[in-house]
Amino acid sequence: MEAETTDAERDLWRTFYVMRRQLELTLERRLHADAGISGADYEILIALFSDSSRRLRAGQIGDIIGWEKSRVSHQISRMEQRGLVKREECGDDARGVWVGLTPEGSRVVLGAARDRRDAVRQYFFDVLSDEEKEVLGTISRKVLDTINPPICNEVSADEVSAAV
Amino acid sequence: MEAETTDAERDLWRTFYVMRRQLELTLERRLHADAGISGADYEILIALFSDSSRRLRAGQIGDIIGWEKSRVSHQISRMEQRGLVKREECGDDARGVWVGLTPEGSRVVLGAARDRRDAVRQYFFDVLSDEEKEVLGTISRKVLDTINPPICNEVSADEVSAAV
DNA sequence: CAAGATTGAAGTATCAATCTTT
DNA sequence: AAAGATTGATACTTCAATCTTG
Repeated sequence: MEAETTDAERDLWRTFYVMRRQLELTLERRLHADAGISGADYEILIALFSDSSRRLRAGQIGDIIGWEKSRVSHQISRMEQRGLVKREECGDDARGVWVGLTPEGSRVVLGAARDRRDAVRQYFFDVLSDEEKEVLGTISRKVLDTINPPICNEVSADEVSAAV
Repeated sequence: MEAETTDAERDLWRTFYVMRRQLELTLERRLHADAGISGADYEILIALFSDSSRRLRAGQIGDIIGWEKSRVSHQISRMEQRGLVKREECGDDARGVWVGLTPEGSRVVLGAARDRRDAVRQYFFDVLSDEEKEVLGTISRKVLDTINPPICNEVSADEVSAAV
C-alpha cells in the first residue's frame, strides 16, 4: 500500500522545479547587468549593510547567510580585491577580523538592493493574488518544517533572513 | 504612486527563499548519501535514461537540461572517468558524439531515481493538500510566464522536463 | 585543546578560443 | 561560414589541513 505519484504531481514538481531555476537565473542576471555583482557578492553586501554598524565578524557572516567559513573567507578576499569590502583587525578578540563595507561597497549595495526589490516585485509580488501569497507562505513553512525537524539543526530561517 | 513592498511580502519572500535553498540542499545531500552522485550527475543520467535508446547527442543533453555545451562536455568527461557514461562516435554526422549509459550508469540511475522520488514525496507531496498543490502550480506558471514572455526565449519548461 | 579564521588543493562552472565537419 | 563539440583559462565551491589566539 504505497502512495503512488500521480501524473499531476509529476507535472507540478517539474513546473515548480523550472520556476525555481528560472527565477534564480533571472535574478542573478539582472543583478549582474544592473549592479555588476554576483548573487554571492549580493548576499555578503546585504548582510553587512543590514547590520547597523555596517560591519560583521567573518564568522557572523557565515552564520547569517549559511556558508562555510572557508567560502566566506575566499569570497571576502575576492571582494576585497575589487574594493567592495575591507578587513580590519579585531581588538576584542585577536583571533577574529571585522569585515566592513567600503564606500564603493555601500554605493554598490544600494543600487543592487533597488534592483533586487524591483525584480522581486515584477516577477513575484505583482503576479500573485493575496490568496496565492498566503498559500505559498503556508506551503513554504510546511516544507521547511518537514525538512528541518527539531532533531537536526541546519541553517535556520532566521540565519538567512538578511539575504533578502 | 509606486507600489510598496509590505512587511508580509518581505516575510513571504524570505520564507520562500529559505525553503527553496533548503529543499535543494536536502535533495542533493540525500542523492549523494544514497546513490553517491551529485545533482549534476543526476540530471545527466536521468536525461539519458529518459530516452528510449538510452543515449543522446551531447548537444541534446544541453538542450534538455538547459546547460551550455561546454559544461555538458566537462561533466561528461568526468562521468566517463567514473564509468557512468560513455562516448561513442556518431555515424550520421561525424561532428557529433553519442553519449550513452554504461551498465554501471544504468544501475546507479535506478537507485538515484528511487531516492529522488521518495525524497520529493516525503518533503513535498505528502506535506501539501490538494488545494495547495493546485495553487502552487498556478503560481509557478504565473511566475514563469512573467519571466519568460514570448519575446525572449530562454530555456523553456519542456527543455528541462527530463530533469525531474 | 577549542575557537576564529586562512590557506591550498581538488572539483565544478563559465567564458572565449579552437578544432573538425557540414 | 555555421554547426557540433572540445579545450584551456579563470572564477567559484568544498574539503581538509594549518595557523594563531583564547
